Amino acid sequence: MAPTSGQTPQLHAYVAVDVVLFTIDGGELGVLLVKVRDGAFTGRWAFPGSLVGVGESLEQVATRELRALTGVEDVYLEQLCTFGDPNRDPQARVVSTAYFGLAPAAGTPHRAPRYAEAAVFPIRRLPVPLAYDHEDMAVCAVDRLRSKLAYSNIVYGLLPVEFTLSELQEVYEIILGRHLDRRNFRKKILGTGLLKALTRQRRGAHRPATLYRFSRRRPTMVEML
Amino acid sequence: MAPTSGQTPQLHAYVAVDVVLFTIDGGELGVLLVKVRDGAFTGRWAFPGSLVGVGESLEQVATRELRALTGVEDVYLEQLCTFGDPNRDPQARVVSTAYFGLAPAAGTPHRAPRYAEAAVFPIRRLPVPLAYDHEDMAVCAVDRLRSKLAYSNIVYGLLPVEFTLSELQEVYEIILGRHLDRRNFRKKILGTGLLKALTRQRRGAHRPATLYRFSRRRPTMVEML
DNA sequence: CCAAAAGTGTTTAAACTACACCCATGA
DNA sequence: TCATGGGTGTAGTTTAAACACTTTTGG
Repeated sequence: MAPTSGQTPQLHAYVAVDVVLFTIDGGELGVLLVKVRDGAFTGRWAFPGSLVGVGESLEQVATRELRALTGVEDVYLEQLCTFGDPNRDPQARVVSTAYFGLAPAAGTPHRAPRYAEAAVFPIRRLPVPLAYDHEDMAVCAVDRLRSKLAYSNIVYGLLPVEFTLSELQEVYEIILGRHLDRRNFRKKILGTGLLKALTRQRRGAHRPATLYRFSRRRPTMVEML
Repeated sequence: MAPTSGQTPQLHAYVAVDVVLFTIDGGELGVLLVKVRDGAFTGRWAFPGSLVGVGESLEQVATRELRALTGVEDVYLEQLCTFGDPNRDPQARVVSTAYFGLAPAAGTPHRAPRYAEAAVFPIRRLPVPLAYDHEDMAVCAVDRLRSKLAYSNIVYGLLPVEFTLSELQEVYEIILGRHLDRRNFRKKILGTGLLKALTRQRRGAHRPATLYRFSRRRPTMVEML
């Protein structure tokens, strides 16, 4: 806590924040990766991250990073896990707190300052090995996302404001990796009372579908599945 | 990540680990607190913590801290959350990762080097205000404990190796803060197959009770309730 | 009129809840 | 023998899972 010493010499370390930004991309669950420009892992892909600035909170860093990369303002963000292994970055002692974020399909890999490249990769085909311990981070993030889908409404973060029930179901199926029964799904989801049917419909190639929106676009704990 | 700069000057911070050690004490859920010896919060109670040493991982720090405080070797430990608000410690920038631990009722507040005092407080009557942001930490830890009881066997960390079903049930009731039906509880718990009945019994003031132990004393995800 | 997605109920099985009595022991 | 906690089963209700046909539209 206060900088008094433990048994071993005390550490002054770099503190970083990395962001695992999920998005639905081409019918798959994708994450945003950037190509590392320098250091021991030059050329490998990694989750975008940034060192914490003086006076910045961890969440501010995550938000700042996301804005810079996607331009999107309103993303869901939650702290995930902190990685502090002494050798995770061979150049310096860097303790990194991972956040996970959700962005709607549309505008994801906007621009990537500070990085050679940025791209969304399907989570099932990551360009391994990733830099640092970012594969652990990926596992951790996917686990969290899967489990949290079932008992919260955070899926709104992956969808546009208005969507059809089929689209919603598709997102669930993509992330959970299994087929869901349409009738049971609708019963359950509508039963939460978190969705509001609009009068407008989505017209496409076939029968028009009712559009819905989440009545509250903020994290809420409910049994969704 | 690598120590390249963000928009704001990069930060070299202290990294600490704090441990929220739960134990069952006098029929209540208790946590181990220590009295802060110096700094802006002198005299207040806080969760025990330590700065990370050179070459130490976060988990090592948590383990070291727990050993020093309790002498107990085999405690359940899990990373909880990281607190990095710039002003959480007015003396220095300290980013702290909280762990939560579970120790069996017996030997808890062993010895407290480096601290003026150490004591177990019931979670419902903490000596507020705690130092730093440790009240947030407490809330976070209790939430995690409650939810994790329901779908994992980590409760083993709060019990001695051998225990009766009534003792197990009592732990659940204390932590969840509500009464559980004895018959349903036994059905559910025995249905997990994680308990092994011993031939020995606990003899007390009344009818002897069958002793059980967890067949695996390692974290396992199962529907316990 | 055909293809494709939207929409809708019922039946069955499993899980959860509530509930009351007898048993074994120590004092 | 009495007080105390240990141990057991069932009925009613709720929740989850499986399942197929009709509707609406665009092409």
